Amino acid sequence: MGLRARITRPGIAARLLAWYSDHHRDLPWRRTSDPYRVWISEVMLQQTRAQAVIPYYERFVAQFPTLESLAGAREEQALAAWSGLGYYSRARNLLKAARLAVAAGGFPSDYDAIRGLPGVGDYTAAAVSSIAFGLPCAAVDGNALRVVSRVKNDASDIGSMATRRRFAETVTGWLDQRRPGDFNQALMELGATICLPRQPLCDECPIRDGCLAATAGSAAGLPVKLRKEDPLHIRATLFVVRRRGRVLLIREDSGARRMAGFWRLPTTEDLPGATPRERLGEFRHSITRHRYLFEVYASSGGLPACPAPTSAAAGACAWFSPAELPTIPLATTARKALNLAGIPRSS
DNA sequence: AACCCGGGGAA
DNA sequence: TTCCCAGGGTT
Repeated sequence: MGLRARITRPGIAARLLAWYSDHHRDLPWRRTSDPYRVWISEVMLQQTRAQAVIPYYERFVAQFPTLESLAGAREEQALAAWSGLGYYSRARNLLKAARLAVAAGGFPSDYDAIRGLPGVGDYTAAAVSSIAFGLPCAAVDGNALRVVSRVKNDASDIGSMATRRRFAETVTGWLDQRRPGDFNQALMELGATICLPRQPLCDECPIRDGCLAATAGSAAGLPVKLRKEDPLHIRATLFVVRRRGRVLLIREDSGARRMAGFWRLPTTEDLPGATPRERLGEFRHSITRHRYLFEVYASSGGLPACPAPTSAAAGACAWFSPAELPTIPLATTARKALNLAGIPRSS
């Protein structure tokens, strides 16, 4: 075994780690090993690119520097800090988890306890366990699945659980037991910067020698993901109603399936009697499978102070000044429409 | 296993 | 425009 190790090239892990130490991005959450901050960053990074996370992470940890400070926050505060980042159940679960952890005596330090926190699945539990606590857990995200599919030149559908399980076992086989956190980050960094989805930069790849897809020339077509559904196109109208320097917003009901508790602009459904004064413009907005085309109209006068909601799902309404907008959970559609109306949300 | 959830940046 | 991103929860 010693002889074999001497005459063979370095393994996947060694090559990844050597490459990572020279080429990794300087991201803010890589400057700490505080489990709380590692956890915050990993939740924010769920389905969200690193570059998009950076400003949110900086603001969030400035506002909630410790687990205890987050546990003591109101949900509105956490949602306001998350506003614009999307997948808002992440913020709700973050708050629940913080309170559970504080009640249990602090942030958990073993995999099963971390995995048991709301909003923490297999990936996030492995990432936090390895990065913050040095535990030998393979963190298998979309990047890792892509790298494995190419290294193995495996065209199995990564939407299937069987494929994911098999690919995860491959990563576990590669995992560096002594530096699991760096290994996991190195593999993801490779996927994020070299092993790109459409046009992989194989010439710059540290593990090209061991990559069957690079040899076969099939890398750009991997991984295979079968499912795709037709999007729904929807048109809607939003009203910007101003009164004494304030704008009218509607609060999505707490039990709503989407955007519960968030403030949005009124629609024709909310204000059936509204008379559009001026067309301010239009914008497109995608929510999961829905593709909206919003038309934005200014409307003024002739409205009750706080019109009774007409739809069963509608919640409260209120008037807000521009300065108050950063302190509430504001829907991104409202932010876009208010920009058209010349009422930027000062962030 | 299928479906749902936001939003943005890159190609 | 399309794709998909350091995914997780619910049914």
